[in-house]
Amino acid sequence: METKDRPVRTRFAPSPTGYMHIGNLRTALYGYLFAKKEGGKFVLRLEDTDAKRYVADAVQIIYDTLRDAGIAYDEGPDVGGPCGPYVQSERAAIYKQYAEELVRRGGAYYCFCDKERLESLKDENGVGRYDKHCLRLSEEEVREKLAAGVPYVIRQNVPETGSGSYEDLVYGTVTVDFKDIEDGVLLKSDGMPTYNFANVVDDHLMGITHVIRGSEYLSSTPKYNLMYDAFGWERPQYVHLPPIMKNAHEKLSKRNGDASYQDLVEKGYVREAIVNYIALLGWSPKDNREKMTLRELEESFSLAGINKSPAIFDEPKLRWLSGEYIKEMDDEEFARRARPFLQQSKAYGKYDEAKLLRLLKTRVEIFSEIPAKIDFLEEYGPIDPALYFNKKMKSDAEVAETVLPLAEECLKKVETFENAAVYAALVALAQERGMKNGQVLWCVRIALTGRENTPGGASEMAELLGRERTLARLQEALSQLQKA
RNA sequence: GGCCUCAUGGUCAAGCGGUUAAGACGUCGCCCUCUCACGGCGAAAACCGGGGUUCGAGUCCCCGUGGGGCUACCA
Repeated sequence: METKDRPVRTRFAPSPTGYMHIGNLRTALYGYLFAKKEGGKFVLRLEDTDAKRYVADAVQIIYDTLRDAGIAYDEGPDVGGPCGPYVQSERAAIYKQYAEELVRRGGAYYCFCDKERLESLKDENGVGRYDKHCLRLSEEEVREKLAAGVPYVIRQNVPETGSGSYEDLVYGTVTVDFKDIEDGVLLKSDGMPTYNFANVVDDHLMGITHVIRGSEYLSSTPKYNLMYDAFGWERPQYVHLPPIMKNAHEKLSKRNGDASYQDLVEKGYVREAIVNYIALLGWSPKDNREKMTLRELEESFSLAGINKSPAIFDEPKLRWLSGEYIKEMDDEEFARRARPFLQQSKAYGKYDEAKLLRLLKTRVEIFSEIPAKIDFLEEYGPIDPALYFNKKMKSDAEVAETVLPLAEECLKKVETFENAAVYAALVALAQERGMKNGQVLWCVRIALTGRENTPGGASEMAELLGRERTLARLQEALSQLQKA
C-alpha cells in the first residue's frame, strides 16, 4: 500500500530535555494541523533514549504546553493508543530485536571497537569516519566476542558507493552520496537505540505516513531510507521544516535564554495569539490571512504554504497579534484573563474594576503591561516639567502654571464627578479663557498622572481618582511647578 | 574541511517567465466631536552579486558570496 493511500498519521517526537522551544512547538503544531486537515491522527512520542540528557519535569512541560496551546494528540504516553508504549525508553527490547534483524538482513553489523581505536581514526581536526573494521569479522568471531561479553554497538552498514535521494515535500529532491554517510551507531553499548535507529523503527511501527521535523534531518534522511529499504518497509513522506531564528545567525533556543512558550504566556501574551503567530513563521495560507484561530488554521493548513528559508521570530508582531485578540475578547473574557495581572498592581481592589478594564482593553497588547499602566493611581511623585510640553497642543510648563489653578477652581464646581461632566467642564473652561481644549486637557492629564501615556484622557483619569484626589493632585502639581 | 540546504523591504510574507513587485508588523506623517488610546488614510522601505537560457527573469540554469544544518554510543 502506498503512503498516500494510507490514512494520514503524523507524530511529534520531542526529547524531554528541558523546556518547549518555540521551534519545537511549531513542529508539533504543523504535525497536528496536517493530521487534522487530512482527517488523520496525530501521535505524541517521547524520545528519551539518552539518559544523560534527561531533565526532570520536562515530560510534564511537554504535556502542559501542548494542552495549553490546544494541540491535542490522539495517541501518546498519557492518553494511550494502539501503538504503545509511546516512550522510547520503554521500548528497548523492541529496538534490540529489530537491530538484530537488521544485522541478519545485512543492513547493520556488530562493532566491538573501543574508544581508543575510534579516536585513532580521527585526524587532527577531529574528523574521521569509521572504517568498517568490524564488518569484516566472521560470524564465529562475532559469536565468540558476544559470548565473552565484549561490549558492542550495532552499526548501520552504509554502502560505500552510490547515492540516496528522496522527495521532500517542502524542499524537493534531496540527494546524498553514500560515501558521505558514516556507519553510524544504531544500538548503543547500553542497549539503547540512537535517535537514528529508534525514529525509523517507531515511525514504521506506529504507522507514521508523514514525518514532519526540523531541517537538521534533511541530509541524514537518506540513511534512514536505507534502513526502511533493508527492512522492506515502505518509506514515509518527509516534510522538513526550516528553523525559527532569534536573529540572522542564531536559532531560537532555551539555551540562549530565549523565550519558551511558557515564558511568553507568563509575559502576558494571549495564548491563541502565540499559536497563531508561530503558525505563520514558515507558513502562510493561500489567502494570506494573518489572524486565524486554531480551527481556522486546521481548515487552511497545507504543505504547499510552507517556506524553505529560516524565519526570524519577531516579538513586536506577536505583540500586535496578541493585542488584536484582546480587542476581540468580550469584557468577561478579558476580565478573567487580565485579573492575575491586575492583582500585581498596587491599584488592585481600590478602583472600580469594570471601569479600569474598560479603559485598559484597547490600550494593552499583552497583559503584563497592565500593572505599569495603572500604577500611577497609587504612585504619585515629582512630575518632570518637560512632560507639560506638547508641540501640537501648544502646551508647556508655563501654560500648565496658568491652567492648573483654573482647572482646580473649575472642577470644584462640577456636580457629578464623572467623565462626561468633567470633560464638559474642562472644555468650557478652555473656551471661556480662549485656550485650546488640548492645552487644558493635556496639562490636567499630566498633572493628575505624571505620565506621558495613560489609559485614558484627562477626564477619565479624574473620574478614576475621584474629586478629592483630583483636586489634591492639581494643587500638588501646581506647587511643584511654582517651586521650579 | 566535506556534504546537505537556503537567499524578495528592518521583520514575516505573496509571487510560481510578461505585475506600477501584494499584504501584515514595525517606523514616520496626516485625520479622527483639537486629551491617552482605538480607528481611518497615506509615506518611506526589497528581488545578494555575476554570468547564461529566453522576445522577455524576482521567477529557469551555472558560478560566486552570505546564512543555516549535518559530519556524536545527542536528538
